[in-house]
Amino acid sequence: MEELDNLKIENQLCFPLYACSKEVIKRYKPFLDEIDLTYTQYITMMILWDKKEINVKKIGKYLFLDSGTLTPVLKKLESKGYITRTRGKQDERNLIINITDKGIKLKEKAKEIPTKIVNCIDIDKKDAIELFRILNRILSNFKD
Amino acid sequence: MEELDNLKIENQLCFPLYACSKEVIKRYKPFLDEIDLTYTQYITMMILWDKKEINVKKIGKYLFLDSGTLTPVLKKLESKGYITRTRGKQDERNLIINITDKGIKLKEKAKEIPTKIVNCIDIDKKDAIELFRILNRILSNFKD
DNA sequence: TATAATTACATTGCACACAACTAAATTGTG
DNA sequence: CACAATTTAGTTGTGTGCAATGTAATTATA
Repeated sequence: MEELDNLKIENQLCFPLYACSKEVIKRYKPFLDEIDLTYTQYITMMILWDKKEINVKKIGKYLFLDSGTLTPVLKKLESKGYITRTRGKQDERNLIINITDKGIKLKEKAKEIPTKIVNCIDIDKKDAIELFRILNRILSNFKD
Repeated sequence: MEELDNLKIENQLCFPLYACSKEVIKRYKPFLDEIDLTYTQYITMMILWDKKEINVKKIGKYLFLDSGTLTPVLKKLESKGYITRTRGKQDERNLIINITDKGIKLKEKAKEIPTKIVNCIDIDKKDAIELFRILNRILSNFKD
């Protein structure tokens, strides 16, 4: 009776998660290059396209990122003219991020990206839905 | 009729993959700290525990990493005494990685980690199997 | 109301991750 | 055989990602 080695790479669940994530994000690069965004900048813009105005803390909640990562990303997006960074008037600890007109216009250029990515990943509809469900379930359990 | 915005973070499939991967790896840290390994060093050691002798290229194939990432990781593991790095005799382009006795002994200290991680992630057995299957299927399609 | 605790963001240091490039060894081809 | 193409690692530069720490503003509490 062969004992299962739980320290073999093939027997890990977390490793394919890690590898798959990296490989998928790599597939974004050529498309994101066209609009001169990195993946992190892209998902940050996604929040701004949706919310228009939000502080750093809340962006971090959505993206699972802290200020150590977000501060340089947001400064970069500001330097590109897609957002503004201003301190909150009621509470000066808050840094309020607002999307600019240029930032809003960028969404139009990005709109084909999700479709293009789906075409890069060979996965049936059923598996995609399952994957989406399972990952979001795991994430929601992490949220505390 | 509400149109689905495919540039909203909640509608992305790749984002939960990215976030989940990061969050899971974060859960490794306290356990890996005990044996003074990073996650990248840990999965590299996993290959060595299995193969004993292998070159950099092949490690990269298993881990989806290139020499730019692996060279410093392997130098670090060498400095910790877990592996040796020697040029191949038949083909001097190859850098042959061998595990040391100290490296083999480390496996004993690491053996509880997979179980500890599983306990951190709230997921049913059925979903875990499904996730494992789907991720590995996606990865195998990337392998070319 | 002083002051202690908390909160939001920024900074620093370390470790990836990868693209682009270089160098050296090996292999393929005319 | 000569030389071009390929292969394997290493190097460099940029951008995260995060823990730990710092700072200023706000809130809680004795």
